[in-house]
Amino acid sequence: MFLLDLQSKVPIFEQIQMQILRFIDVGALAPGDKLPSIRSLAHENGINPNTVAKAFAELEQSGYVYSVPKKGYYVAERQGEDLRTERIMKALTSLRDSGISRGEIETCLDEIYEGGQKNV
Amino acid sequence: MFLLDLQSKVPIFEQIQMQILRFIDVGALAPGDKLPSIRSLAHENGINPNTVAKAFAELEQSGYVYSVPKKGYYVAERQGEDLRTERIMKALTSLRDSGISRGEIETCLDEIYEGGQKNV
DNA sequence: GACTCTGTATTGATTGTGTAGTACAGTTAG
DNA sequence: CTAACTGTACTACACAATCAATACAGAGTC
Repeated sequence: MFLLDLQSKVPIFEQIQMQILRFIDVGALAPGDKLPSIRSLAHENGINPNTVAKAFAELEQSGYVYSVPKKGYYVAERQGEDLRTERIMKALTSLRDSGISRGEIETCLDEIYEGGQKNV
Repeated sequence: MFLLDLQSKVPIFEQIQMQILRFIDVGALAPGDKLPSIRSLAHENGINPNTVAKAFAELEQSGYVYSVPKKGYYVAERQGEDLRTERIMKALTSLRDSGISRGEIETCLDEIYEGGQKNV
């Protein structure tokens, strides 16, 4: 189910987070669904439960999932606009503070939301 | 000339980079201008030359400045569209890959480029 | 109640990053 | 040539981040 690169420079817990978020995005995980258990996910991928727990804990703090102690983690009901917006705002504010104009961003938007190149 | 917070969580070398970039932005440093020397900048701020060197080296790799060995660092002639664009593309591609639509980004753009709040 | 599942907390090893200390080497002005 | 500048390279240390090992405690099922 999960595809982790343990050799990657990207932290394992971050890879887990991204995959969970993607599953939620495509609907593979719907609000209310139970996430795979920390232990099973850790065992399947040969990593430590603690690492998975950290990934889940951060997702919870970000509001994407919630935890029922001793039972499991579940996809939050509303992980919608508020949180996504916060992420976008953070990225765009950083660009603006670097002295980048709105026009420049718009130009790049055109390019990105038309073709579909990806980055590593 | 420089204003560094040695207690900040933000790395010193990064603070230097940001200030250099801002000076370039507002025209206080024009293309061809010589940057303050590594040693003088280090001494004035009570930090190590190595830290300044790291800041300059990264700015050089990013193309904002260039180095003339044993002479000094100079503001690059073209630190314009190409590099800024690259930065923007990276940020926006990341957002898109998280499943965020163009519309959502546009909405945030409206908000950001009107008022002027900053983040820490 | 016993067994097996679940999340949680504590601790420690390892690695990477940021910074300093210091020495080296070329450039330039006198 | 000499002296005072310049950038550069090498080493070392403090600190935080990442992850693993392990133990603990409640929930569910039989």
